[in-house]
Amino acid sequence: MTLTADQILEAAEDVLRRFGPAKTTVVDVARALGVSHGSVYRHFASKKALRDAVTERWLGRLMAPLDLLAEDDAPAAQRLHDWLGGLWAAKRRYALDDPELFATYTSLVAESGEIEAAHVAHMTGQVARILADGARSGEFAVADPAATARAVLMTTSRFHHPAHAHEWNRPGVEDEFESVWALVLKGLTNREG
Amino acid sequence: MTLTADQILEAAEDVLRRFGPAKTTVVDVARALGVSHGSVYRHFASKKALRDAVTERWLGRLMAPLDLLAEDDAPAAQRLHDWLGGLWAAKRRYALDDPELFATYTSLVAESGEIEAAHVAHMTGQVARILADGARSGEFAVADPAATARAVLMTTSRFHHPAHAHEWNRPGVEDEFESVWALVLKGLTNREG
DNA sequence: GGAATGACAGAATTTGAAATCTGTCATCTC
DNA sequence: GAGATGACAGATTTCAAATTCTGTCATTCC
Repeated sequence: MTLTADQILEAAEDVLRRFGPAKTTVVDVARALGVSHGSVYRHFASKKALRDAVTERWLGRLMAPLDLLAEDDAPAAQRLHDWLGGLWAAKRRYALDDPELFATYTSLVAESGEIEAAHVAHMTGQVARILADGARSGEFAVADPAATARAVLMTTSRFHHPAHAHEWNRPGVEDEFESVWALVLKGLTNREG
Repeated sequence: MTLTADQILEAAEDVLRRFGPAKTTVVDVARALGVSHGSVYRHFASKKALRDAVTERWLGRLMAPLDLLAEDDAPAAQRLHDWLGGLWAAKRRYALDDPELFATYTSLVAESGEIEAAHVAHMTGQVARILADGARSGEFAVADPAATARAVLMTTSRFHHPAHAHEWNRPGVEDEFESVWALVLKGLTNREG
């Protein structure tokens, strides 16, 4: 039976989950598969590439429910609220349930690679889509959905950027999210300026 | 000549600036003063207390120009824009010019102590003051200045929270700030909701 | 007597040698 | 011949011993 990239990703995720990003080695991953570590390098150019691929897959699972949410036909304001809240809830849940994989993601973001850039682009696209729908329906006064989407994600970065993860379990954060949401929503619906 | 807390703060700041928070020891600080390290402990209960005091003083210097800005009589929108932009500019400048002291501040924030809580309270108070002025003059539609001030600071945390410092020198950040500002301003001036 | 000292215990950090890891590649295997 | 292996060089990490540091306090010094 021949080794596949998927099998390596699976094993690497398991090892990362157990040992965390600081302690896992590609030798560990190879050992978990009963394979020489040289074989891993046939499928991934470097340890960093392997870590990035694991995180990319993990982000894909995290975003899947949001991808659906962005496309349903609820009012745009509600959809955006649920999407932003869902994004936060998902990251917060992963941070709690899978701390080592979340730490892997955090380390990747700290090095600001292309995986994170793609993730931001993905999020921006979804928000832009909701904003464009809202503009079309007259709910939002948004001239440039893509630019505004970037602004919306920056204003809410406290609720999705991993650097803020340690603030996600303080008492009152739910209210903080809602107060930020209220301000953002007012900004999106203001037709004066 | 008898040793004062201020002299110790001065020396500690110099040492921190040179060696950074990870490498400076209170023995180093005492040596810089030509004094035994026991003497430092007469004025500061612990190394952490000394680090916090240095950072508190440093934050005071950083905030001084903003304290003045918050109180002048320009239109509230312009004052808030300049205040938020000034806060960011000050932190960004310190991060560049005084990287080790900035790292000291960052480490303090990561441990979420009372100094940072006081700093946040200070910032919130100033923003709330501007918001209250703006509400009084009719520029802003803000019911609860204190609560809204907290929201405004959270929406702009990308531009003052030290965890984002490494993103402050990317090309295009100025535009990012202005787009966030535009969204926030629209939120503050919306009289519909 | 208030301020500074230096010796001290336990904790944390440094150091340098040994072990392990990353990434490559010539070789082997099916 | 594509895929896997294991040996290898140089880089990185680990480990235990030795040093240094933190925080305390009895003593010394104006």
